[in-house]
Amino acid sequence: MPELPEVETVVRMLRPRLEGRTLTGVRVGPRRLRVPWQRHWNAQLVGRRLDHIHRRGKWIMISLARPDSGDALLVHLGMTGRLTVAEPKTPRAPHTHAVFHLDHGKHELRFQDPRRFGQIRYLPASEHARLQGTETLGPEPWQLTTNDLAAQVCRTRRCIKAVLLDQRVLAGIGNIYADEALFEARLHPGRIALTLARNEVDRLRRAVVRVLDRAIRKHGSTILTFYYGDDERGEYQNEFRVYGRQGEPCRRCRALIAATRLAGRGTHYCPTCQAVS
DNA sequence: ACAGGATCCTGGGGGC
DNA sequence: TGCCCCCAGGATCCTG
Repeated sequence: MPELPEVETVVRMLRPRLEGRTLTGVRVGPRRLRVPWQRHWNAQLVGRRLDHIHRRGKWIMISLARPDSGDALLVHLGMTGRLTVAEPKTPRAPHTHAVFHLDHGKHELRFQDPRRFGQIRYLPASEHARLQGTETLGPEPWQLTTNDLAAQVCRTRRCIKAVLLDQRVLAGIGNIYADEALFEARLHPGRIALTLARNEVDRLRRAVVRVLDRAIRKHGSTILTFYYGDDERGEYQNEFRVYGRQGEPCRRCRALIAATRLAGRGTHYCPTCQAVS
């Protein structure tokens, strides 16, 4: 499930393959996408040069060069989404929902997504602020201050894991890295957010950044479906401390990792290292 | 008002 | 062995 480290890995893979190329055609379908493709987006895209690729939270933003600087092709990988750059003669994988032709047929950017939780859409510059606005997407974890996080945490009775998963609080955390960061911070995922002391909030913020930095260095986690580049797998799944390890011994204290359900998500924690209080 | 649940979707894994 | 059911989850909408 691509979260921030996986999306960052994909962006780094795409940059040398896409930046500077020209979009010469778009083919979408035949199946309906989660966000239906608007036919008039084609006219906005064809002929444009792909200028710069960057990540915001779990979103991939492929910005388009002039005339309307700030327009972008926006991709969210959802659960099983994948972006690849291939030569047209290479057979297309099943569940390829969108193909963007580049440089008059020499290459193409493909979007495949078996589970179709992903999104792909054209974002005009005029709507840019809406995505960036804090009502939809909070700061990048490295920009989040302890004060910011404390302000969000102290006003809700949601469990702390639900707060970490809330993209408005900070952008990019999903189920895996929420569990891993809470273990790193030695906080129980079910703690009511407003019961966290200031030093615990600070510990959590620093744990989030540490876990994400480590995961990016390992090219993210590959579980079933995440690949980047040409079938390259991330390695961070080998570093998991709690995620998916229920019944296995804690690497720190040897107690058995527990599993429960919080915020509608499978949740993994060490009952000893992450005591409730 | 706010928190938790339902929803979408499919491949894969477990159980019988 | 084979089949069926259920489960995984990001974001959004719904319910109590």
